[in-house]
Amino acid sequence: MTQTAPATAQDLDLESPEAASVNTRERILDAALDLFTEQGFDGTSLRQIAEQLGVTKAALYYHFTSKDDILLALHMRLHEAGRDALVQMGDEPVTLEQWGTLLDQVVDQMLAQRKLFLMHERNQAALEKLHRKDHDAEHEDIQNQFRRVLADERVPLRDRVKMAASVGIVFSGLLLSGEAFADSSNEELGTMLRDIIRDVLRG
Amino acid sequence: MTQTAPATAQDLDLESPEAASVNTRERILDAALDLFTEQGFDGTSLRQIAEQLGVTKAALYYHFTSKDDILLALHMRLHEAGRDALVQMGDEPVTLEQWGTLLDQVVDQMLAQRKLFLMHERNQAALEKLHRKDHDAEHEDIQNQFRRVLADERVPLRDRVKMAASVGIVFSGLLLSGEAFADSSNEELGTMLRDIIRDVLRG
DNA sequence: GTCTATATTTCGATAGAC
DNA sequence: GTCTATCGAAATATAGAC
Repeated sequence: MTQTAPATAQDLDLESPEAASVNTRERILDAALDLFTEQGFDGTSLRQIAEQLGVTKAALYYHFTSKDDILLALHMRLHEAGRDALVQMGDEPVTLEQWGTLLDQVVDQMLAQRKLFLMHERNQAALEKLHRKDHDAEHEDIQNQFRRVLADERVPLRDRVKMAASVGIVFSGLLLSGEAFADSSNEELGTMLRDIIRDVLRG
Repeated sequence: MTQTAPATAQDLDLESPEAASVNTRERILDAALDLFTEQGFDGTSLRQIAEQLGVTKAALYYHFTSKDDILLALHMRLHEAGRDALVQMGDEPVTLEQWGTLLDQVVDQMLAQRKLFLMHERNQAALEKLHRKDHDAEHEDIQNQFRRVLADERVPLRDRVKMAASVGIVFSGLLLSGEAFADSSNEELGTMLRDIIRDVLRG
């Protein structure tokens, strides 16, 4: 799996004076991402994260104020990754063409950051609880933005169902790139998924 | 939301002599299903389930041996619902036609038992941990059965991607029937989803 | 920045009366 | 079948030394 996004530990091998702590912070996030994806947020203890890094529980609290803070930082990773793909979806109704263009980018992001997407899909309950506390400034979450577009009654029902189905196809890629399709490359899968999505939106 | 499956509390209003406990057992499962779906399995305490029913924590232990046992019972609900839809998927490779016929039934089941499907999607970590303990007799889980078919290398890669994408379309219905499409009926949504799936599998 | 040690809370589970 | 009362474990989080 190739990483295209910045801000992961692998990109920061050479360290500037203060990069040691930055590196540690990212290493904590990488370990947490693994564990949260496999065992769930609530099913993972800070002790496990610390053990995987070879430090103690208390060390984590130097880099993060709470366990929720770690989850929030991972949520921000996805939010930043989606910033590019998220065009200005203003108040005008979205067309099927615009939706297709958007999802083409989301497919790429998803294949490049598979674990991050998977973590979000498998910890929706914990993320929602987090969002209830951090209701500062109406974060305008990606997921909410998607929901808002799909709920727009100015778009014909049939088109909205097509748009939702296309989203489902994107996330089927999470299932795909897991184990059943380990032999095929991301580019191959991405091309096929985009083809199917295009047919659905135009058909 | 219309319930088509048996074994929910609503179906058992008139009680036979021993139906009181049966009814309570199902009422516990209904409450747990709501809470596990909204807050997650690990994010829900037995105290919350008991409170919603107007009983105490200890009462739950008369009907279930553990918290995991409650989750397992809910998992069985889905397994029974899927028994009908699950044709004999033996060792022969599955054709696109067979897959379409199977998913037509799954769409119906999903729309009729939306919360049960949603709970499974949102608690995969807890369910996997449960399955690791209960590895008795290789339960042949529905999810594993799906994965096995999609991993069958005798089926062309392109067809397998189509089959996986179709599964994604089915589960997009979970997103759909949530709030954005509350006005449209389940039959309407089911018909549209089936149409899209058919086009994807044949296209 | 990381450690040891501990405070505090909450949860799952059990015992025994009724 | 349901209750009160409680146990023991594990978790998050903090305090303070180094």
